[in-house]
Amino acid sequence: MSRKPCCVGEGLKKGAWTTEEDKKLISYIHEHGEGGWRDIPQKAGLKRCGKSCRLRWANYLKPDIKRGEFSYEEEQIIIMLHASRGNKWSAIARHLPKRTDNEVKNYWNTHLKKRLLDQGIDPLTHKPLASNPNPATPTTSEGQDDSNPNLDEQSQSGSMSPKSLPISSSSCSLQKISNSDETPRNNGSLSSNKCRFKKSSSTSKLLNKVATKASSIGNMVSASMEGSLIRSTTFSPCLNDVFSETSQFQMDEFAPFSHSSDQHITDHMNEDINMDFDLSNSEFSFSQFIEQFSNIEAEEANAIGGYNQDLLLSDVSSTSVDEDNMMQNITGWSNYLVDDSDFSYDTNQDFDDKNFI
DNA sequence: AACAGTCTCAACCGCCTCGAG
DNA sequence: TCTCGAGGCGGTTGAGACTGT
Repeated sequence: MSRKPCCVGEGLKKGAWTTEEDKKLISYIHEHGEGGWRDIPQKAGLKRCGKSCRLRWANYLKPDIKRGEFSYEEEQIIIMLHASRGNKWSAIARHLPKRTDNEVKNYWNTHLKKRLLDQGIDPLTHKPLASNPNPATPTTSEGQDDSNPNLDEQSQSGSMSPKSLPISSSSCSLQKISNSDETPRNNGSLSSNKCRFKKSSSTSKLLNKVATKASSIGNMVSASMEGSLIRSTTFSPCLNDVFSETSQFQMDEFAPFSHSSDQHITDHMNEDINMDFDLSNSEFSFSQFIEQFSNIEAEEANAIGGYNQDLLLSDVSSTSVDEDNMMQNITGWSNYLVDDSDFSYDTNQDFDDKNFI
């Protein structure tokens, strides 16, 4: 045993990396590959700790890292996974393609945590704060989310905020995808013994709800990719491009969500496409889709107690949605939510709504 | 324009796990 | 079986950017 420690030595540089250092590290890794971090600084001519090199590479220099704003879908995935797993940033990041744990962690600490607090939700427990009996409707200006300028815009302009969207009980048949016992139907990716998240909490109820709805959308997306959508249902030209270029549509990139099945898709298609949003509208945008999708959720979301429309949709209108990634995200998200081995399921246990706030 | 306060996020720190020896 | 180091992870820090006065 004669290993030398990783980070000992005089004259090791700390602080921000320079462009020159980045070039050296990239060049070395391109030539020799990752690994052996202890020796990389010396071999690459860097006065850095090997650990620092690994971090720099993993978080910022790797070619397949996605930078910039988090999409609406990514935000929701982070919130949901954090609710179930806590501060397991690497575990959460694994389900966000091309995002790093550090970036997810930072985004949570600087954006999402505050938003939850503004919503009156404890970011640790994901339950309503005890001091706020009505978290869904912050009453003071301080309670509003300053990070979402659209709230003010909407209230001033009179345009419909997600919270004020009219509830249309007949607008959508999504609820039909549940069986009479309220367990989500088996959609292929959802095996019959994986029907329910075991934990009885407002969070798990939300997870079940979203899984149910999202799996429906996922089916639609999956079906469309396989050309099984009925002829009258068309997406916008942009989305059609995505579907027609299936060779470029690499679900494998979305590793945790890569499996999909066409089983039962046909069963759900008629229901899914009966939704009010007009998929044949060439002006159809994802933001509009989410807004309309939210209509039927508004009433139920308020009843959940913890999460409400402000949280789930607070940034929809302001978030620039990458529609290419969106198609992957919806399918992946839905598959993930209903088929993640990290969760425990109890087939026989019905939801106990009494446990919900 | 200048200053103070706040926010963001890249990077560091220290602990933990796992595997090699 | 034990020791030790590499790699991984989550928490924290602090410099720079941003915002308000």
